[in-house]
Amino acid sequence: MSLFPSDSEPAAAPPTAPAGLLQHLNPEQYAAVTLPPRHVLVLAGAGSGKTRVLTTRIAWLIQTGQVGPGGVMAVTFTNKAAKEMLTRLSAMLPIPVRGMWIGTFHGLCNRFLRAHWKLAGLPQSFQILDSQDQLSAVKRVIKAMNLDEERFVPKQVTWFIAGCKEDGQRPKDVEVRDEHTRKLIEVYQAYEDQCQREGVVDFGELMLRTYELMRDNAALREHYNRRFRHILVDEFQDTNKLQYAWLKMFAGPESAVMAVGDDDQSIYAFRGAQVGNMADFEREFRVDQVIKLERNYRSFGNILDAANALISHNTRRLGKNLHTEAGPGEPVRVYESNSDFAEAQWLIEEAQQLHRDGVARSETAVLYRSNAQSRVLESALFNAGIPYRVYGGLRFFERAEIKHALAYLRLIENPNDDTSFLRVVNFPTRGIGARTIEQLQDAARASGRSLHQSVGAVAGKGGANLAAFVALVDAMREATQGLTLREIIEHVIEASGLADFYRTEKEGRERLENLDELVNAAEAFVTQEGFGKDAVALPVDEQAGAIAEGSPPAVAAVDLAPDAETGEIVSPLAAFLTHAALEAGDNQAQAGQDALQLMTVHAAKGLEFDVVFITGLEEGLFPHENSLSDADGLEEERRLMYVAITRARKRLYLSHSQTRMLHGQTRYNVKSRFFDELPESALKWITPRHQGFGSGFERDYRAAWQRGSGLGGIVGAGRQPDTPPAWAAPKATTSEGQALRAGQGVFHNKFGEGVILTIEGSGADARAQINFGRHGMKWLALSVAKLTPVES
DNA sequence: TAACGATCTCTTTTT
DNA sequence: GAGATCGTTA
Repeated sequence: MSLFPSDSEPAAAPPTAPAGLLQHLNPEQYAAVTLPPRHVLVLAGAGSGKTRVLTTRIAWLIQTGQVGPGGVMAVTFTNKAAKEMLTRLSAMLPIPVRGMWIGTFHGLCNRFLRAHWKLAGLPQSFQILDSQDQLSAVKRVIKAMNLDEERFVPKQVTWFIAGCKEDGQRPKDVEVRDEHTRKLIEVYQAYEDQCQREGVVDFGELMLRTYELMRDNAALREHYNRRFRHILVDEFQDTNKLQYAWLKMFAGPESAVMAVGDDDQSIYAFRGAQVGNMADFEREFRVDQVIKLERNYRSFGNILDAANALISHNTRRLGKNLHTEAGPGEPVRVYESNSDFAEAQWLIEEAQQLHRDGVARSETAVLYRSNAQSRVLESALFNAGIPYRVYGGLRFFERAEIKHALAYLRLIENPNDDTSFLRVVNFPTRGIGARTIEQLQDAARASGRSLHQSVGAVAGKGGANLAAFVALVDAMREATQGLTLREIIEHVIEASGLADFYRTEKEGRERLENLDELVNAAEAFVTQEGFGKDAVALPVDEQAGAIAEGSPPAVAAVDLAPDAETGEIVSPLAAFLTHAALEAGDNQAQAGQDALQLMTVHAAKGLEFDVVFITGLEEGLFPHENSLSDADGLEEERRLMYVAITRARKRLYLSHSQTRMLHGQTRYNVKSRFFDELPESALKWITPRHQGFGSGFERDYRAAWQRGSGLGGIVGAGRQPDTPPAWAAPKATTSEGQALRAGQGVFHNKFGEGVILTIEGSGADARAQINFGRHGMKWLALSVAKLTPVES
């Protein structure tokens, strides 16, 4: 790993940046943004302007001419974060950001493998398995190997395989400890063979293939090493072993890596994330400068005090304490209820009051530890007629009907995709039963071919039905040649019989609507996103392939043309299928509506809200019982709680319940130990602290419950209403300080007149979505864009 | 082979 | 409580 000796650093003053770009940065942020090209670790606390630093850094590097857009790679974990970065960058830079290598680890790997599919040993139209697909693929392997599903639980086997890949291990690399692992490794090998045969890759495979190709192909590695002068990694604390090794492959001797992370927000150790990567990075990249961003711009003092006090109970920390200049703000409110049901009722009342006081519902988040907890909340919200939106849970592209439609589409692209084949071969039912399928699978296994290729081997009625199915898919492929993506999907939904099936189903209405929504999603994908974004095939594969086969390593010949302009575009359908697999898609509830935000704490990472409710703070739930066995687990739960607390800007509620329905039965819970780790001075109990059963409150509640009349005003009766919060009115300002609000007309020098649709974020991070009519819809960073309010 | 009901299990987090 | 799986029946 080569480094940058200090005598080669640019002298004193950094290259001049355009006015405005570096404004409003505090000294630490400024240092991070304008650091000379060398490896650096940025310890960025919650709400310390981490994303701002990352994006401003990229913009600064480009605008000062230190690197071209093609020389930057920025990696994130979630699609949300990647999108956010692109949005902010496009507001800061006058150049198209589309061709830049900014995306999730998996998104970038996909891009890489699409470009070098041949070298990677993949079919050009390889498909991506999501976790569901992976599970069913593993099940098939286990069945095919005649293994006992009791001993080889498909889920655990899937876990095992994913874990191996995250450690960069192929079957041959895995240490055989006992008979069971030996068998597991066999399953792993068989699974790999099956995936390869079917031309599909799972999430781990995307990473591992990319890593291996970079490792084994020197020409390719040198090319990318030279290309990426600046590599920026977001949420570095969440990287696993493989991702870190991957990063080391892409970082060449001339590259500068900026790793941004927060060890206190490491909440994915359970799936392989290694916080230790931060220390390893510091050592292996010989980082001589660690920049700490400790000033918090998000939350008031009491909230921050709570977060700091809590996290101080963890032992292994890199050390960091958040501070703010915003003043103490309101105390953290704590509520104890008698049941999860009562908790939901109380929460709704409280949220309604806030809404009446002017807090947007979308600025109120309800967080919980596990998805199962959302049910009670949802039904209470539904009954109260309050709009809400649940994040997580079943996402759009994971719904059964959507997966069915996608399976047909995938078969059009790749008939050998057995996972998809099995999913829809008898859906809607067409007389192909378990027996027939078994025969088909036997035939396929015997000949080592795909199900599609083996159809002829099955005789009798089942065989005829199978032939009809294959003919149907072939006919769909024929009929959709040359159609637009929208038309293709519409055709498939009809021709497959899915539409008819759901039309006659009694509960099929919603599913039909979702299928319509799929058509819309495809349409939106083509027009707005520009489907080439993730699926541009770079025209280098042949050349690079030639090098691999021993011709002189004319590295210059591998030079990549700027992706977006000359990239050969794969079919819209293929691109859309990739999109569907890589981005599960928010479950697109009532989009655009002002709705309460419900999500798990994990899903909330990286987000912020004016008001946050953290519910279900009970032993066994939060911290979760599965994590209590070891100290590491508990520390991770604490970090999770830390993440939850630091989501709140202005008001934070913590609630726990004495009883809770779980697994269909009532459990009696003790309040979470985390309460004992919060500073009393920052808290305010809004119910008597030691209220036990048998209190008057309890009797009222029981009575109301037994009458079936609900709780109405009973819960929470008798306590002082809170005064309306002064901060409730939505505010944002132009870079000149003029007030802005949604619905407001504005003027922009380049885009002309527009109307603000939504405002997100606040302060330096505030941004607005503005409809500029014929100039289209734009997201602009308000601290950067020059906007003038106009009278409407 | 399909449809229905009974039974069983598993419930942390996700690209 | 819900989903997947299993078993019975037509």
